[in-house]
Amino acid sequence: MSTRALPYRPHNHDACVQQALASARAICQQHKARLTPTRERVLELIWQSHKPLGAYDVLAELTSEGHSAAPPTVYRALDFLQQYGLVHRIASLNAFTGCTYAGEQHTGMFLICRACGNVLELRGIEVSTAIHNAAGTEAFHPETITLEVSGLCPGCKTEAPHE
Amino acid sequence: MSTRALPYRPHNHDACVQQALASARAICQQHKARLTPTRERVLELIWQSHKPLGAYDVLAELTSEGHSAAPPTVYRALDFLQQYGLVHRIASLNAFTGCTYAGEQHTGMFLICRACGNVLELRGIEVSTAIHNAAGTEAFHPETITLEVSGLCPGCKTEAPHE
DNA sequence: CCTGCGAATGTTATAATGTTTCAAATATCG
DNA sequence: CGATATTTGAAACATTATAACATTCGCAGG
Repeated sequence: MSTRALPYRPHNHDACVQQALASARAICQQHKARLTPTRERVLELIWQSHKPLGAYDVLAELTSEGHSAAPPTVYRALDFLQQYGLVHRIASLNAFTGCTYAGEQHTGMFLICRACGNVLELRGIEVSTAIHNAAGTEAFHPETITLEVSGLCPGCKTEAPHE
Repeated sequence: MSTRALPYRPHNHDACVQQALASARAICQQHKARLTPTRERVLELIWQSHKPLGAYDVLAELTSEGHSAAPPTVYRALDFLQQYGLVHRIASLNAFTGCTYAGEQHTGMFLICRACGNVLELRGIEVSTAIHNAAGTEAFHPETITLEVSGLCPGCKTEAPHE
């Protein structure tokens, strides 16, 4: 079987989800934004998963809980959560993942393991600098950066180094 | 009207398309890969556009030329072209653009202007190094890098600096 | 030449992802 | 309470991508 260890050591995942939720509540309060039950539940579902979750995965979960939900329900919640930096969209996967650095200024850099599917978010300050420098040489003004690295995480690398 | 100058100075675009096609033919020959008429036509269409083209844009063009084509026709051609590094997929746009550095080893970094839609591909060697370094600190083994920067190109920045 | 085999294409259907629209409900503030 | 703006419900639709299977094409060996 191939489901590999959680990222990246065993931990009390419920606790880290709860912490993320608490932080989200604080951030929303600061911004006078309303973290409604649906929005909070979507955020929780995304955090509960170690792997990025597709919008329709979230939808299926909501539906199975008896929540009468349609695609716009989920996309609206996700838009809201992205707006306040609580989740990120992973473009190369069409999926969403909880933001590890919510509230902190950062350029998200995502390490996506193609074997186990787990994603690790890095702040990558020097990477960010290098990108801005490169853009600067073309007099380009960056606004949003999509940086997603697919490959093998440490665990999967030793298990299956051969492609 | 907002269609802004070509990237990034006036040039004989037909000539640069022809050069890209010639280069593609050479690369395919080297690899004993068959650049069939459909594949070549798809590559040409993508190169003719300064902006990334969606698969269904390509499809519409083929259809309008009398080519009996369906989605798989286009996606197969695009898969082939990507495989040999002749086009890139821009994940954040669900669209495709000609590779500026076909045949050369490089990490594509794309500067996408949100105003005019033009895309500039950079090699970004230092960026690539920084990314590999950052991944290295997590013992992550990168395989493919998606790096897409959205913002304002020089032309559009002076026109509309205020968002 | 022709025949057999793998690569490439045609064709139909369907899956997966995301958006528009408009009406109803709910929160917030004076 | 009443006006207003935000949020949600609900149905339909649009866009992007793939699955499955039949057919044709290119080419090497007999």
